[in-house]
Amino acid sequence: MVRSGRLTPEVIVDAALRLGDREGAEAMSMRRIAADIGCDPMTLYRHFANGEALLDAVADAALADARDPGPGTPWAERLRAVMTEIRAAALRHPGISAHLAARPPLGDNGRRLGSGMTAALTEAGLPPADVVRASQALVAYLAAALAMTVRAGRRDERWAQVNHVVGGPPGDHLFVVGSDEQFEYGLRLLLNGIRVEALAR
Amino acid sequence: MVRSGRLTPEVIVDAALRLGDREGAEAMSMRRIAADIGCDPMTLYRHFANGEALLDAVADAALADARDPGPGTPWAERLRAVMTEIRAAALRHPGISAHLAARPPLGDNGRRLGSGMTAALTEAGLPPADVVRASQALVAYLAAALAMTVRAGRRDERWAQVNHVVGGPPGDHLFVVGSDEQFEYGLRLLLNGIRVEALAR
DNA sequence: ACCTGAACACCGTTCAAGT
DNA sequence: ACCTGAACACCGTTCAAGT
Repeated sequence: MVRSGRLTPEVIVDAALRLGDREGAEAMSMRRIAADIGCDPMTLYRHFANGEALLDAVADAALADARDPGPGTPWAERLRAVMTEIRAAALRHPGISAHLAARPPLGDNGRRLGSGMTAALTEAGLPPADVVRASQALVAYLAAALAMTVRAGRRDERWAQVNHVVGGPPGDHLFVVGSDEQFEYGLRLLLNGIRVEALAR
Repeated sequence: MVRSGRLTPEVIVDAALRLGDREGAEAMSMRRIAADIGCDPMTLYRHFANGEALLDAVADAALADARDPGPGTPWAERLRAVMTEIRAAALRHPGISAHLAARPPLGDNGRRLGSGMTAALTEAGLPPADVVRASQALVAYLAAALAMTVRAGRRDERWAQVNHVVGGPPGDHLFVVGSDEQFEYGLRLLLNGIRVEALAR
């Protein structure tokens, strides 16, 4: 109910991000965001084409403090770092993390981190076409692994049942779904695979 | 508006799947499914706890004709086949494919295909704990790659912009996002990575 | 006891009426 | 011209009233 002097996209995005952190993803409707800011729901449409565009902007804002170690770092370590940073930043903002997982962000921060990944893959020695393919594979894996973590965090019972699909002793891998360790294992598989591709050249 | 003699979960799931194929994901609301069948919306709740449970059942039904080549096939080829079959089956049912991508199915078909993957990974020589980790990494990748394809199929302009994030010549990889070829490249990376893990034992 | 549909508490977005 | 809020066309689900 804080009515600020002048409403800008930045103010709206910031308020929405905080609201989501506080009250969860289901609080991030156009009506509730507007109510939180203290404006008419329609006012939001003067700054964003629709609700999805607003959430895309919020998702990108959540990545503001995800860092790229930069060109000084060896390519595999840099990729690992960027992916881990993105996942951690997303999990720091539980309200928007599911949206972020469902739709890789296309704002300034997404671009910044994406080009860090591209640079690392180029340094690995992949040809340009494979840099694109590998990059998308990494983004795909990151998105899905993040979605798993978000759902596991909500203690969605269904994800526990993934164990049943996978098979094996149930108590054993209950903690695995969406865990940091699970994320890192899949990431290692991908980095191993990229190394094999690069060496095959 | 076909009022069948007796309503069973199977009849509901089948009607919902066909409705989704015909009119898309947004047609698969409880109200519209009920209207299509010709029953009261509330009748659906006598067979399913809620809308999500119904969609989970529909998602599993969409996998009915995805096949596992079975133990005769070498492990890497078997994994490739099962993953490709799941993706193809999902894409044959565009109404439910997004739901399928967002939440790996936990019904009979999901279990059947999942245990095929587990068997293949065991045959590859991974220790049991890694079989689970690798399996979840594969499922995560499949889900996200499928989500990409679904969005690309809807010609979501935002996905075209992923190119912008990735960088490089734009026209070049417009076709790559969500393509069969892109899917197979990431899958190859993962299988390469699994091979490396297995050999390291 | 079982079934049903009216009602509740929401959505995103359009659009006409106000300033 | 700009802004706003009433209205439209939906949701999922509850629950009280009917059979």
